Amino acid sequence: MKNREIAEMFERMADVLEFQGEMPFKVNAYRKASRVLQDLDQDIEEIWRAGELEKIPGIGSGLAKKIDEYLRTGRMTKYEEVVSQVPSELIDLMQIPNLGPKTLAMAHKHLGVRDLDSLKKVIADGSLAGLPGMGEKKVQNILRGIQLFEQSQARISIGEAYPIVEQIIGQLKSHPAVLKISPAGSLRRMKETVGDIDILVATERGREVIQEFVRLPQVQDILAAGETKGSVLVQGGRQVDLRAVAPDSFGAALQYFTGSKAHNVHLRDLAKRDGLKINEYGIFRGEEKLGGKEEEEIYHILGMDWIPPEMREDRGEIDLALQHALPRLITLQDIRGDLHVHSRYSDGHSSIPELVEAAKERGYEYIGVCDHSQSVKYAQGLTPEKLLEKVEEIRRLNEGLNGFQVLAGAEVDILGDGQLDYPDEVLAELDIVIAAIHQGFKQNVTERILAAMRNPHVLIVAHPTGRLLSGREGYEVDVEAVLRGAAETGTVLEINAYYDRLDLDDAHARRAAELGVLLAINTDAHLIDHLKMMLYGVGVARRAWLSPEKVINTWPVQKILELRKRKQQRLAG
DNA sequence: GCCGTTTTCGGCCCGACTGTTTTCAGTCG
Repeated sequence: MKNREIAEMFERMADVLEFQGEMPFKVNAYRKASRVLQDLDQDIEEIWRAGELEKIPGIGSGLAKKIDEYLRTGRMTKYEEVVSQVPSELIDLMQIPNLGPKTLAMAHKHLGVRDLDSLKKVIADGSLAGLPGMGEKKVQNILRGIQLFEQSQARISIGEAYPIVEQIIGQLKSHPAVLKISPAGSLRRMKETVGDIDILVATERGREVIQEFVRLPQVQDILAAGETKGSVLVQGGRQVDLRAVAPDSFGAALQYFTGSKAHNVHLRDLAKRDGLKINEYGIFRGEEKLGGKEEEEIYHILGMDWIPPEMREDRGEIDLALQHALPRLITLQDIRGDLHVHSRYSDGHSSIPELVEAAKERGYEYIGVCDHSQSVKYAQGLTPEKLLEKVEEIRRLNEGLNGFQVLAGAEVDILGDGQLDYPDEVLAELDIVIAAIHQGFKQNVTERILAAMRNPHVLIVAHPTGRLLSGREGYEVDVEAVLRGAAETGTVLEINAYYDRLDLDDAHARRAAELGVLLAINTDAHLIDHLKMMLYGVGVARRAWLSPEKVINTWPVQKILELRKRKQQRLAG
């Protein structure tokens, strides 16, 4: 897949062109194309071979030509030309908050700034503050931006951001002036990573609520505290923005601040064609306000159904909403069990009865206890003998559980040669077999996974790409081939809900569903507390537009067990 | 650079905030 590669080239070109003062609309065209390519769930090379590049929204003849050149020759002349005009360290500085292309260009032109060090120098010696339109305060803001930049304001996983928001909302919602409170931004859209954290409040007394907010005990630094917006840093230097709006505008503001930007731009464009205007205060015809108190009003007045936040990426959801044809997305309440959790038998921290209790508390009907297999020494993988002991314990336990069922399983390793870490006769004793790669990330991974999927006992492949959001790249694997293999063999693919994995991601999960592959959302919990991460996996599934029937752990347990039988018959026949 | 039952040319989302200004530019979301 060259999608990301090309997207990054266009993004870089946009940065350089913007720095050079190119027309904003051209710059935006590159940015939009970059985003569309990143979100594309299909391989750009396939589209290219079909001669359909220009059918991608945001790709016209000019960009199609550049993509074509790149895919044919491995080079993009225009990219090389543009990028070579400006030192790359200089363009990197555009990531610094409060330092935009204009200021940077001016500092470059008049003061010779070309990288972070020279920027710091002209701040320290006061020459930056002496430029026209600059002053001490602007420079101080840039300095603070540099600090944020340096402590790497990288996006954080939703699993880190969500608890921060939950805590703040818990603290503020009982305040008498707070009428409504909701997360907004990419967090509300359940994006796998979150930049800034946005929270929205409906109130008549904004200043008071924002004062309360900036005085919360976890606040480490106050960046702004006005009547409509408060901005603070909490643990780990994470920025949280709280916006206060009047109750009459809460729906419009929530819509606006939830984004995505691309979704909103598209929506406003539609509104404009109907002679309407949308802003964060409401939806208007001329001076007349037609709505804005509830988010639904915005969508209904535009003639469409309300769109779940997770779908708001301008990937076709607006057309579906206009046709009243949005899918019924899976919800957390649809989940009947977690098929991949670890117990104390391997590297988990809980006994099986403890896991059962926790699963029951969550309203589950079943749980799949899948510990590591023998060759995963660092995780205390089970020998076949120990595994069979575990199966015995589970069988005994199930007799007293009236209704609830523990599935005896294993997360069996796919070895270097594509063989599984237990013989088939051991796998046959289990209710559920999940295959996974834990070693040899660069070693024929695609072939090994395909081989594992051909084993009739293997129902699920766990975390199919192996990526970690905290940094690990993932296996060298041809994802499209794995998705097709899953479709052919009737193997289920996992959406691993553990916050650092979220693997498959939303684009791959959507592609899988298109190919007819079934999915399972599992937490891979090693602690009781991890079970709640199911929420993030469901978020990925909703971003992939999945309805409950596509996800096997919304099914009754019997149907899951039958699925394995069906796969065995299919491979035998 | 993209795009079109308003247009193949002339549009391209919209507003707040900040700091620097005396009417506005830059940045952000």
